[in-house]
Amino acid sequence: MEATKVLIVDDEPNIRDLLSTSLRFAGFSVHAVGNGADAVFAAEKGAPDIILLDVMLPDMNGFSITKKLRSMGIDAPVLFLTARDETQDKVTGLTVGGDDYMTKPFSLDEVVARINAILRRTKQSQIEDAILEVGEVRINQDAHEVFVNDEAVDLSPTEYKLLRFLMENANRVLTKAQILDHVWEYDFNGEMGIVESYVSYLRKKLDVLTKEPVIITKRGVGYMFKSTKAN
Amino acid sequence: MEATKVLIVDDEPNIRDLLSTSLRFAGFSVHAVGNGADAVFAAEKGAPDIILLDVMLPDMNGFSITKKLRSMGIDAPVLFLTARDETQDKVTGLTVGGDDYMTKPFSLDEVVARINAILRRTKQSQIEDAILEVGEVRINQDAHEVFVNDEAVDLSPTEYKLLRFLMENANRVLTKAQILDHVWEYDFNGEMGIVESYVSYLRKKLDVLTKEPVIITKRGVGYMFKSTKAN
DNA sequence: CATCAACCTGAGAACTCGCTCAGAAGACAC
DNA sequence: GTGTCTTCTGAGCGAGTTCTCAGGTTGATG
Repeated sequence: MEATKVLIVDDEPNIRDLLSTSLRFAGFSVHAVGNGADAVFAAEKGAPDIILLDVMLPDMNGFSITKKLRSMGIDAPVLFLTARDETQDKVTGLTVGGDDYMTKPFSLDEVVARINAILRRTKQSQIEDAILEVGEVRINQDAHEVFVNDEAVDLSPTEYKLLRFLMENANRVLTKAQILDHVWEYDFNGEMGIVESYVSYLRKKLDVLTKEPVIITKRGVGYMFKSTKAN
Repeated sequence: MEATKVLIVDDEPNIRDLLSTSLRFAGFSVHAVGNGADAVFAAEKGAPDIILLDVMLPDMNGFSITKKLRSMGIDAPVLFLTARDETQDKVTGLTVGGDDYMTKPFSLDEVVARINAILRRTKQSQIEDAILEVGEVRINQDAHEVFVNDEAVDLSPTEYKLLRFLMENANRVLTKAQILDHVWEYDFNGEMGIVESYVSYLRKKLDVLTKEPVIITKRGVGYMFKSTKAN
């Protein structure tokens, strides 16, 4: 099977590298460029399956670029990236069809999730499934819904992201540093105690419904989401 | 099969030598440098499979170096090394994809284990297996779980590291000095009596479940993990 | 068989790590 | 604006862990 091709367009090298590494690790084939002109060229040549596009670029804005791409017959969906303070109307009207947008700073795991969500809606060939189920816990990634033994659980956004990351890596110990870097925004500058806090929140909500604890502490190592049954 | 190539970047010659020797013995092809500039050069030339990178170097910090490497298209995973007292935010945001980090002082066996864990997740070709099984005892290195005849055994971090080291060298006598050097942190300053203590702990937990003792004392020499059956 | 060194093990002191709570600050909706 | 939900921090507590030590046991040696 061919790897899904992602085109990254952002003028900040930091963000480009962060995204490239993270997406490559997630199994995508990545190409990154730094301005609008290169983006148009790369999109024509590379035939990407999805484009990550910074709304404000030095040479062109998001609207011009998408207009140009569409006129060239390139209809790959676009995930727009925008700074938090950029006004909403910069984005409004851009996301047609399967497009979506997210504000910087984002968490790396969230980008992967959003890309998969878009591809799920766009492509007929469903490589990634919206349902992630491990043991007694089930997540619907499209609806952001969580069920434990068919009983709905209400989670905050961060709680949800943490649970998803743990479940994606079920039965594998994750260090707090890894969790912090994947689940929290990339410019988060705090202590790892926050991971402990959120694990505590999750357990309080999940463990009352499960037969046995799902998040295991590996003292001195990290945390692990455990499924009793092979999955 | 080609040996996995490791690039070590640390300004302390002591640490460089320690790591070089240990990793070479573990079967890796090693190249070590002492500053950021050399690291970038070596990474480009040598095409390493994994990079061990001290976060604080005289000429560049970890963030600059990874940024530089990623922008050059080098996406080998990085295992960051950092002093325990360095503030957490030096590390935050560094471990993307399959990266991880560990604090100095570390134990040499732990470094090898972490490298293998990263390569296991990163490379699709699974050269190293997460399961280590000798005789009646089985270790899952991803989950840090230990089983004796399919019965779970709960071990402390040090107990776990000691058992893993013994099993990696099954049917080979290890001196207490060797064990101390590999399992304990490299700046450990205590007596060898501690090895005896931990062997005692292990035996207490393991031997009640095995048909015959698994850790044999070779009086005047050291210890040996014994597997009755060839493995 | 007596002696000595090597080894085993239990007890305990000091410490580290993770859990939880309470509260401040911020985001968001109405 | 006002109230609610959420995020994040810091402190205190308790359990688990590390390490040392001392007394008991084992085994080698002459």
